[in-house]
Amino acid sequence: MPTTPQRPDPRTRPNPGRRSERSRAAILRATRELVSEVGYPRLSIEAIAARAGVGKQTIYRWWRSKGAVVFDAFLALSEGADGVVLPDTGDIEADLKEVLRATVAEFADPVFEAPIRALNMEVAGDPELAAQYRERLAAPVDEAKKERLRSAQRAGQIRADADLDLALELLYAPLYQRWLLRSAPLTPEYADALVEHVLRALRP
Amino acid sequence: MPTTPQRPDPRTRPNPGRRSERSRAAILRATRELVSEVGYPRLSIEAIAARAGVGKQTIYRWWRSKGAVVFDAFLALSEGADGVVLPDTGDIEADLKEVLRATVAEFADPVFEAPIRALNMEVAGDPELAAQYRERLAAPVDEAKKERLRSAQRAGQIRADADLDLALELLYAPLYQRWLLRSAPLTPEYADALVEHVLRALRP
DNA sequence: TGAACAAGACGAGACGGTCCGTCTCGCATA
DNA sequence: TATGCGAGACGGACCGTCTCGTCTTGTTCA
Repeated sequence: MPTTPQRPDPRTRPNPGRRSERSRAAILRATRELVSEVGYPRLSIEAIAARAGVGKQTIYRWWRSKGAVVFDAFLALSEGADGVVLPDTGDIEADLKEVLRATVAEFADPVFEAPIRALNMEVAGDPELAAQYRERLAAPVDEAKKERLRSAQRAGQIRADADLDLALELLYAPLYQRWLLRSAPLTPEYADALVEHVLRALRP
Repeated sequence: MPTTPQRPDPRTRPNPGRRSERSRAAILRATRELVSEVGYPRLSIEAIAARAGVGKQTIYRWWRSKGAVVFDAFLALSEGADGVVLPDTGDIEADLKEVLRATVAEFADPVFEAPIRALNMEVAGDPELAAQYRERLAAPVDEAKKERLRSAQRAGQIRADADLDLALELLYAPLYQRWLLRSAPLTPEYADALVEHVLRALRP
């Protein structure tokens, strides 16, 4: 053992301790702006570096692909709200309708539309990003939703042996698919119908 | 009216009657091969033209984007089976389980995996392709599925006033989402559980 | 009827661009 | 002294457009 034992890969890995927070923030900010302006497909690393006033190498040093940068850029926005809590009035049907109507509204908002779509396309094509997406974004939100369903189970509004993961998919996947493939318009009425149908499957 | 009336756009539109079927087939074949070999993101028009023994202009003359070529390349495969008919043994639960298990198997097949994923990412990002996708691929298949559900309605196994479009989404969107985002493994047992839950919502 | 002609799609590839990812430069920060 | 940094040069891959000369097809006229 001639050299230091604890050294994973010193020739490739940069030292995170010396990383410039100023540059990191400028890159993520420029990325968000450019995705909104030109859309994800026409977004380029060159343009991000130029807009952020940063060398290209600084981007390649810390991210492994354009998709990873975009992912971090929008993840940073959503991660602030970690304490996700859903409404719980005691009426599971009313609460779910409110949450799904809010989701419909969010998908319809042109400000969110472009970035979310870009993020989803990237996640669909990159298994590693997909894993990060699940861990850092989907998992906490899903846990909050399942907690609300558990509350409904305790209140006897949902079968005690219901598979909550499947329940979540039944609630959100149709919404997500309509939006992603633009197969049909997303309306509040649709959200209501969806909740009513899924609850019929989940009730005792 | 000095010139011929029936002339939509002679300076830009080529004449489909003079199109080379040989070149068209070679392009679609080369596209299918290359998508399988290098994946969709690394697929280039130049490579397609070279592999097909065709001038680049011949591709740009008939397709408006790389995505459109890929779309046609794989659409041509699926369109042969126009007379889509689903099994109808009289037992809607058994029939749906069989169909959904088949879908799960198809998604798991590595031969289909890459192209279908490429196609879906392209469709998600291009509204015009999405419209074509719905018309030429989704619509006929969905109609066959709805016909099977109508048969179940007549047999009294499904509520007469059920929204069949929503029913289809409840059945397939969760499957589709699991596969697209790789959020959980797709198994035959999952297909069965999905059918059982959805039918609970649809029964009279 | 058949030779001459015109139109247009074709294979090939040159062309100016954009962007890629890698690689030096000094600089400055620790 | 080491290392991240901004800047940008560099070769290469593709882009989408364009110009060639060729080949096919339909029309005209001897």
